[in-house]
Amino acid sequence: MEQKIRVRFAPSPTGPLHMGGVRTALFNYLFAKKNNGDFLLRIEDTDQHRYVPGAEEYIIESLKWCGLSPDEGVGIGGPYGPYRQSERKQLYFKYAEQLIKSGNAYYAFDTPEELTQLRTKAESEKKNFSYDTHTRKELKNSLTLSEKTVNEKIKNGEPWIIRFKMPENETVTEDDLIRGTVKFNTAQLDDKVLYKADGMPTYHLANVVDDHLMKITHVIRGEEWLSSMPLHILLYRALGWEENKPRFAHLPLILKPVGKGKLSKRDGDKMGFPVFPIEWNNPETKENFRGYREDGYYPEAFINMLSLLGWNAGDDQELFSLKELIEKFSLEHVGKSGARFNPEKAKWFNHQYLQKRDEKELTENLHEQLNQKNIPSGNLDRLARIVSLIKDRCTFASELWDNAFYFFEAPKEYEAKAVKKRWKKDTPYKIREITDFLRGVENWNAESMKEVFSNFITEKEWSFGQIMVPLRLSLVGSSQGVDMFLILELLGKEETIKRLETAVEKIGKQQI
RNA sequence: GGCCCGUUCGUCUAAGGGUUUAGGACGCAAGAUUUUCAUUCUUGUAAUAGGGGUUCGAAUCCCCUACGGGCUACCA
Repeated sequence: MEQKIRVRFAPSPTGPLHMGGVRTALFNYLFAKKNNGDFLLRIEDTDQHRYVPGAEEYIIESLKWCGLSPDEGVGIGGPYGPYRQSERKQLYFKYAEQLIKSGNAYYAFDTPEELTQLRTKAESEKKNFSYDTHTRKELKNSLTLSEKTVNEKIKNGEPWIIRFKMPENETVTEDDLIRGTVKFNTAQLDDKVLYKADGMPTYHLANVVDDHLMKITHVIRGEEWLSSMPLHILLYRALGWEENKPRFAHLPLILKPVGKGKLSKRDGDKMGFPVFPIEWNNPETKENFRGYREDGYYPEAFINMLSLLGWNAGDDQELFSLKELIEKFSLEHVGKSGARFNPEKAKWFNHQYLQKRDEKELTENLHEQLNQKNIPSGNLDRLARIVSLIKDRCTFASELWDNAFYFFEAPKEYEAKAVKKRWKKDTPYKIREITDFLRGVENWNAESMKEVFSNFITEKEWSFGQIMVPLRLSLVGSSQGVDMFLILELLGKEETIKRLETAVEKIGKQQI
């Protein structure tokens, strides 16, 4: 029987989840669902200093908003818990100890200060210090010290850590599911810390132990982890788990829209787009970061946009529901190179999704906006009609009002530029004539009005161009809006005439 | 600096050695429609980083160079 596919999203609660993290979660989710597997959420909180209160809740809420619900993990539970590494603390030491016994790791007593000093010194000589196969022979550790000394030090309560003993000269080869064969030589690698002086494992140890214990079959993570893949491979081997170690897939990074480097949390403020799924208020620094949710994006649009950052279906399709993404997702179609994020396209996606939205919902959105402004929304059928007319002009539901205001409010002022250009000396006369004409119109609906109005204009030998803009200006206040006759119809005779009269009076004054 | 990864229109990407005058989408531009604005539609714009190989044939395979990115903590 085939092994059940199990993947995990394993963020660290050091702050809000950034859209790159969401994409990693998404790809993991898609891969799991595509293969009828499990998607787990594990919180990697092995660094006590970097823990940020609220970050974990933020992560859970973000995934929820995106519709990426884990099958197992923090907040859900499951047979392989706990899923918070801090709660698994006591579990890791025995594996570290096992590595020492098998000769794959060792105790080290060098203090952080000593190591910093070595690094600074190396730097001043334009070299690089690394704790590796060469330097470990001259440092304070259980490889250089006698067993007796080591035991004494530990007994005396001296701080110690455990490091991985990197093989001296070996080529580690691994077949990355996205990148193909990747090779490393251990001579270039350093002896990474596996177990810290505070009694916590480092990411490296914890993630290997947990992935094994939780029966993870595929590790899908960002490219920033590619360099530590050989360490992890070697750890699986040293722990005797090589047979069923997971496969690896390293995702390309998401890059800044302009400039160099990967997308960072500051880019959003600088360029006016969110980099976080939902708003984040840092409890410590009081900093505030906007989110896609609060900016009015639909989660479906956000997810769709993210899915295409580094992945494609192999054809020209660009709009996918989550269900379709699950059907079509494949790691083979994940690209290797970094993807530059394009905020304009993100908006385009939202526009697409807004058009597909149920009009009832959009009508309700506009209804709420009117309520908030204490503006009577009037007849609900009329409201629905308005929404159907203006929705294609909206990228966000919040723009409903911006495109519908003139149906509810008479203009308070008139766009100066358009007035200057189109409001001629004889315009007030013409508008008055039109007003009188409209008073006599009986069939107050757009279609028939268009006809009779056209006849009227033709009879008068006026040009449409000279009439339509001033008319629009009078009713809307600017040269925007839906079809003129639809505006007339929806405004109703009384309101239309009132606005025309007001305009003739006010624009005359405005011009002086 | 060292190690690793990458490089097709401005951006996201397709083309899995011959189906390619390199396709789609966003953006941008023009035109049409709406006598406005927006939408929509049509058309256009624009790319295989450079140099060597391999091959009858290379965007595709190999090498070098350049450029970009990641990692290089008792962070994840």
